[in-house]
Amino acid sequence: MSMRLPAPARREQILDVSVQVFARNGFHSTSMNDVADAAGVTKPVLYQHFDSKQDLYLALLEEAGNRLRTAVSKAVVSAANGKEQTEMGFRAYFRWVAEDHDAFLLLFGSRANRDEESTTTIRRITAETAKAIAPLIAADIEPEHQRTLAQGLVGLAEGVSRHLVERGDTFDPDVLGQQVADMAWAGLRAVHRNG
Amino acid sequence: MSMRLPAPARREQILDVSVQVFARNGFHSTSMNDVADAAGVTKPVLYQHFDSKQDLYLALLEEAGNRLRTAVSKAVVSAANGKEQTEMGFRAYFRWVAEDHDAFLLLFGSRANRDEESTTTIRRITAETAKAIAPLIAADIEPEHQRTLAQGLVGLAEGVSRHLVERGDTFDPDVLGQQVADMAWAGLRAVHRNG
DNA sequence: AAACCTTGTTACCCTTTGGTAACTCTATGA
DNA sequence: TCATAGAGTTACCAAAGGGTAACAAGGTTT
Repeated sequence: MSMRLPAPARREQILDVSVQVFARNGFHSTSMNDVADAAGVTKPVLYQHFDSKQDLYLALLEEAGNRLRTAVSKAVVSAANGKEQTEMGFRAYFRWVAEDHDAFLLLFGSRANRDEESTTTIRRITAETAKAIAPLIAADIEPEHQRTLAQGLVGLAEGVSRHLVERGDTFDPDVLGQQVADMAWAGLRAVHRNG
Repeated sequence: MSMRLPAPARREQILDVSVQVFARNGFHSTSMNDVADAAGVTKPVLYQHFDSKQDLYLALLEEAGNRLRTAVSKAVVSAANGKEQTEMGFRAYFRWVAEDHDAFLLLFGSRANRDEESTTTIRRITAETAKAIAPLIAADIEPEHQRTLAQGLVGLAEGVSRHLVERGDTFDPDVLGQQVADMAWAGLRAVHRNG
């Protein structure tokens, strides 16, 4: 029934399958047997490729995080001025959410696991994303305030995405990105004037 | 060692203690024995007051949600115009976060549990909060877009709070509320003009 | 074709933990 | 003082699930 696969291919397949399973059911409600079943294989095979359930999960987070980070970074770098950076950044974020659906749920969905290690990993990813959008924020306000705003922008994108994805709404990432960017950009300029 | 308490007082004490324990360690990493220990009592006592671990947890969510909802609702209703509503709303939100710390973590912290039922409960609370701030958003834009914005505002407040709380930062809710409200209000007006 | 390495399975162990049955303790009121 | 009701404890069960040892099956090289 189950095809025999060379080790690297099997490893990839396990990663592909388990991101779906974990995203759908959450960490604690997904047993290693569930993952094995979904991969069409038995439990010990998983342990030939990953040391533990935790290890597998962290590998998934890491991969997902890389994809998000590079998407946003590239978008922001490729733009000329602040306004355009904001637009491109948000669009890239929502595009990633739309196409890398399961990965988003894994990182930020409400069923995401958050033990000590996962939290650390996810926080690192978020921080790196925030760093990528930091240049959007005018440099002439208090640094502390600036950090809060960067976190707010990330939270904004994350919050909007989570609500949409979990309601099963479909959305056009470019349109949504434009709308949110308009709002965020106006907000940033207002802060700049007042702050 | 452990004082004997009448049933209603014991129930209250269990609620008070368990919100802390669950907020700190998360649902799955907290056993009923942990809760019992924290309350200075043994496990079966918990089951005299709550049918199951889930039941206890949902009771906590419900109480926390009520406090959040009423805080924001009251604030928004008491304000005159849109700008003031925005300010009061965000300030109320951040005040609640600051003073009802554990409850915030329970509902929105990264260690929050999210099985089927908890998710439903939390989503209901968020939806009701969003409903309270809906009047902030101009009525002359597309309803779908309007809903997205409301969700975005809630996500914004939630995202900022989560980052601050989990980093252990202290913050003045009134100052923070004012800053975020400035940004949000400018954003809302921009959307109004463009959308 | 036979030794050999790799992939995969069966069957199991063992810890954790939600939940409960049966018992004990303490205060109160007659 | 003694019976009673409610608060609390001890000791246990049963299921779930992470993880592993030992074995079976496929392909590959000489």
